[in-house]
Amino acid sequence: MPELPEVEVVRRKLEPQLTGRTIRRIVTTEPSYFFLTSPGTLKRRLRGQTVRGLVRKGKYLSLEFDSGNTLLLHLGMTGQLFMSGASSLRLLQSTAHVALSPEAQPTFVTDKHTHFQMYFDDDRPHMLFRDVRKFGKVKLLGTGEIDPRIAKLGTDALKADPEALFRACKSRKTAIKNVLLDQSVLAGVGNIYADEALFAAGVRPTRRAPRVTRKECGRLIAALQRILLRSIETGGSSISDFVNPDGEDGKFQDERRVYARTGEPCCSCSETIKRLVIGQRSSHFCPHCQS
DNA sequence: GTTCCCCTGCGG
DNA sequence: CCGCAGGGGAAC
Repeated sequence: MPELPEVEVVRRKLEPQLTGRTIRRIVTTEPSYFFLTSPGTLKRRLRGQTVRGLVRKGKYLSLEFDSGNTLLLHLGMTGQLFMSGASSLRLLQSTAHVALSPEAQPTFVTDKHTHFQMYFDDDRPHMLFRDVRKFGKVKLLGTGEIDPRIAKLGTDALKADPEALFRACKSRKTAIKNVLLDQSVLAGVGNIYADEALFAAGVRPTRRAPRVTRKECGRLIAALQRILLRSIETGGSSISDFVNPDGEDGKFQDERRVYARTGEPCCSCSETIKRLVIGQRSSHFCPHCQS
């Protein structure tokens, strides 16, 4: 679900609500691969930690604590981070299998997919991490500890330069689409924004990377950054289940040109948008506008 | 490099 | 029943 813009929207919403707050209690579901750090360790080591700030690294979000420790979060495909409260209440009530808290005045709801909850030492809303498919991740890093996943990330897509993309393209035989999705090249790009940038730059997703010109890399990076910033501005893409921490939908899905528009006419030339599979992921493109 | 896997839910 | 889904990692 969440790519760079969605994670950034979440970060901006959460940061003012979490910064300066001290954790009192952690509630989790049973151990699973969702927890790269075990629930027991999280409960023990997070209590008493005070949030200093939130930093986004590609599609990862890290909560940085005054102690120097860091809580690394990844939303996977269906992860949702939100604060308890009225909007979130609406959100969960609109989904299946909701369990209302038994108290007379429910201030929040959880369900079996709510895997991680962080309560603070005051009565303000707490943070919930819900993830239906459990492809998301939670990991606590000690002071100075570097996670190998983060170490492997390339330049954040918003700061990437065309020349770096061009060099990456020259060194691979794979399709350009796969290069754009490679987090060690451009951190934060996912399937929606890769397809949208390729359309905007007029490059077909199947094109072999070494055959993408320097000029096209320039167009790709420019398009990508314009699209990512526009998506952040509009609150991200809510195609299936993305909501921000207040439970609100984004609006960028209305500005998609090709992603999940298979069979629809191209907005530019009216040719039918095609879909094919590249690297096990759907790719959507206009056969006329992209070569 | 592909291929398969993790997991749940939805829609045809 | 089947295929599909904003992700990523590991094994051939």
